[in-house]
Amino acid sequence: MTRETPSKTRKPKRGQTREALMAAALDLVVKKAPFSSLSLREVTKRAGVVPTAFYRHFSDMSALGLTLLDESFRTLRQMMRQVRQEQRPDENMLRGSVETYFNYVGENRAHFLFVAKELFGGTPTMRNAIRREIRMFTNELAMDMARFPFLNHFSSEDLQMMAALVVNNVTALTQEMLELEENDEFGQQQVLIAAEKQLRLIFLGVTQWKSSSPATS
Amino acid sequence: MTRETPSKTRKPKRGQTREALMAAALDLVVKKAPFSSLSLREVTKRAGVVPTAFYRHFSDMSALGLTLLDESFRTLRQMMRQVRQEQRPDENMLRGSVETYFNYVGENRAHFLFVAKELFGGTPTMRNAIRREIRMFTNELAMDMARFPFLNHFSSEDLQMMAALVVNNVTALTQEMLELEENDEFGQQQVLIAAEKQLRLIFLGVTQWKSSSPATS
DNA sequence: TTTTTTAGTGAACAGGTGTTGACAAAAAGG
DNA sequence: CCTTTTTGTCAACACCTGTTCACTAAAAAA
Repeated sequence: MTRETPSKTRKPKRGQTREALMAAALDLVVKKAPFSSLSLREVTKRAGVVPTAFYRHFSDMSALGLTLLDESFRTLRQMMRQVRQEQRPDENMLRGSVETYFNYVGENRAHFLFVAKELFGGTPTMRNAIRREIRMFTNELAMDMARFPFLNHFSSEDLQMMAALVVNNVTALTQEMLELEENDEFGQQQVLIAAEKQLRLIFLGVTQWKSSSPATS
Repeated sequence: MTRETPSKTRKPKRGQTREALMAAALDLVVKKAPFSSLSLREVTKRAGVVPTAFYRHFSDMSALGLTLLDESFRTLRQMMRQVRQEQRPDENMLRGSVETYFNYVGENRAHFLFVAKELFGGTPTMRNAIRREIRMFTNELAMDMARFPFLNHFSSEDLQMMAALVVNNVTALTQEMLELEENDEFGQQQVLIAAEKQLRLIFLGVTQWKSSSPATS
C-alpha cells in the first residue's frame, strides 16, 4: 500500500520529453545563441527536466543537433516540392515561387535561424550536412532548368553555374530576412521585392548568355 | 624638426601581450570554434599568459572581438581601395578585380573566417557591425557603377539592387572558398572561375535591364 | 495479476569558467 | 638616483559544465 503523500514532486512526464528537448533547443537558438554554444543543462532546464534525463533520448548535444537539422530540412524539402508543383512556365512563375518560399521562411523562422547559424558556426559535421543539402537543391534546380526549351542547349556546367547563382542569392536574401524583426512586415516586403528583381535580372542575363569558354577538358 | 616628442604619450613597446591575445584568438577561431564560443582562459592559455593578464588589455571577450573585427575590416577596406585603383573600365576589369579580391581572401583566411563565423553566430553587436560594413561596400559599389556611362541612367534603387546582387554573390563565393582546404588550389581555382562567370552573367543581365516598376516615388 | 522495460529523479564527481584582490617586477618619468 | 605607473603572476571564490551512478515511478509485456 502506497501512502499517497499529496503533493511531492510530480514525475509523470511521459514520452513527450524528447520533443520538449528539441523545442527547447530551438527556442534557445532563436532568442539567444547559436546551437553550438548551448549547454546540455541549459536545454534540459528550459525543457523542464533534470539534466540526466537528456541521455534517455540523445547520446549528446551533437546528436540533438543532427536531429534538429534533419527535421529542418525535411520540412524544407517538402515545401520545395510544393513550389515545384505549382510551377508553371509562365510570367508569374518567378513571383509565385519567390512568394511561396519566403512565406515559408516566415512561418519557420526558428528552423531557418538554426540552420543559418550553423552554416558557418557549427561543427564540421553540421556544416557538411547543411552544404550537402544546399548542393542538392542546386542540382535539382539545374535539372529543372534543363527542362525548359530555351535553356536546354546550355552545357550542364553552365546550368549548374546559373543554379548556383540563384541559390546563392536566395540564401543571402533569406539571411537578410531572418535578421529582420518578426513583425517588420514592411522590411520583409522590401526583401521580397528585391528578391524578385534580382532573380529577374539574373534570368535576363541567362537569356543573353553564351558559353564562351569551353573550360575544362 | 622631426625630433622626439618629449610628450606624455608613452608608448614604448607596450603591446606585445595585447597582440599575442589577438593572434591567439584568431588562431583558435581558425582551427577550432567560432569566436563566440571561445573562453577567456582558453585565449590567455594559447597566448602564453595567465588569465588575469587579459584584463590589462581588454575589458572582456567581446571587447577583444570588436577589436579583431576592426582589424579585419581595416585591412579589407585597404584592399578594396587597391582594387578600385587598378580598376579600368575595360574588358579585363572584372577578371582582374575578382582575382585581386580572392587572392586577398587567400592571404587573409584567418580574418575572413573570423568575420564569416560571426556574421550569423555572433552577438547582435557584432552582427550589426559586420552588416553595416557590408552595406557600406554595397553603397560604394553602387556609386562606382553610377559613374559608368552605360549605367548612369538607372535609378539609384536599381543600382543599389544590382550592387547588392553582386555583393551577395561575392559573399557566398567567399564563404565557399573558406570552406576549402588552404592548399586545395584546384578547388580555389574552380571557385574563381565560377565567380567570374557568375559576375559576367549578372552584368549581362544589367545591360538588358529596364526598370519596369517605378516603385516608391 | 506479476514481471520487465522504459523514462524520469537527485546526489556527487572532476574539471572548466569569469572575476576579485593583493602583490611583485619592470619600465617610464622625473 | 627615486617614484610612479604599467603589466604581469598567484591564490581563491562561486558558479556552471558534462557525465556517472543508484534509485524509483510509470508503462508495457507476460
